[in-house]
Amino acid sequence: MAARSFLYGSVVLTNKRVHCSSSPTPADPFSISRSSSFQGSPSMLSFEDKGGQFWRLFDHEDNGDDEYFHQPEKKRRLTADQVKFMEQSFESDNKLEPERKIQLAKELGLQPRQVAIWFQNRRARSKNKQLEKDFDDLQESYNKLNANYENLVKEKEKLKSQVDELGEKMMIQQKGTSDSSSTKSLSQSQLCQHVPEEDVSKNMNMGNGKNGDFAEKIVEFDNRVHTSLIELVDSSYVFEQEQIDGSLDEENNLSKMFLPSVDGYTSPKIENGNYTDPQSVNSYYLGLPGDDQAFGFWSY
DNA sequence: TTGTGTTTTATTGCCTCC
DNA sequence: GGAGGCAATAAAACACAA
Repeated sequence: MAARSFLYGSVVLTNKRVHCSSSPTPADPFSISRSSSFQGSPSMLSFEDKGGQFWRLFDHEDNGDDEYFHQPEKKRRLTADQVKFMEQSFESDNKLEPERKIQLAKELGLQPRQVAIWFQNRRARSKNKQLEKDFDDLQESYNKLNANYENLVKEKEKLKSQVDELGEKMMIQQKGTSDSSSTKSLSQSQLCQHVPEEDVSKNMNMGNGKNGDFAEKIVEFDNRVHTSLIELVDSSYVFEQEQIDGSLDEENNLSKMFLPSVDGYTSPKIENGNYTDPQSVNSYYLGLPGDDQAFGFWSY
């Protein structure tokens, strides 16, 4: 079985295979050469190199000097210059080709394996930082979206109260007219199903001038609600799509198709800033079907 | 000075690729 | 099956407050 041994101080670590990043050859005095049968404790030899900062690993057999055998050697950090040099190299390419690794090792007075390890750790750090950045970006996007959603809910409540107010006014007005005429009462479904304007007028007119006036008011009111909703959605939601970067395109497209559900209501469908289903807009805003609380006053 | 948290260097085991 | 990459981890080096 091939063995891979690395050590610091007198610690011997023998692995199941050689994991040197460069092929150990006699031509490379810095490479690790180890026979598969080697089980002893090799030593690590420190030597002076540009200020005595660097050290090499040698086999005990190769070294043959017991003075270094079992001599504890502490782990040392790379110098600022070495780190700077490797940082520059990492910037140009974060992967390390064997030739480049050997070249770097020679220039820095390090083992090729040390260079390889540094690049490996550097890639891990880089990946972690990228993950942190991605997380922050996602969180920021979420916060923006959430704030926008909260604003929409508030706007919706505001509009809803306006509708209530207008509805009460209309009810009072209708009561005043129904006392003196035989006005047909309107069901909630008639008012809220967003019946096409001509149909509403047709249904309500019935040859009676007062009913016709009321029908016009209903249509006018309906249009106002519709317009308000469109303005609201256009200004506070579609606008935001332009501010979000392209990384969330898929999510944004989904959001364009379906607005966030407000209080459980189904959102209207939007495409290219237009509603693909006007009925859904009305139903969404009017809270139908089954939103008795919001428009209970319509039944009378 | 010392305890503690963080960063850096290195090892280990597993995986993929050729 | 060897070479090399990566995740997880160990451990030394370092920073810093008390």
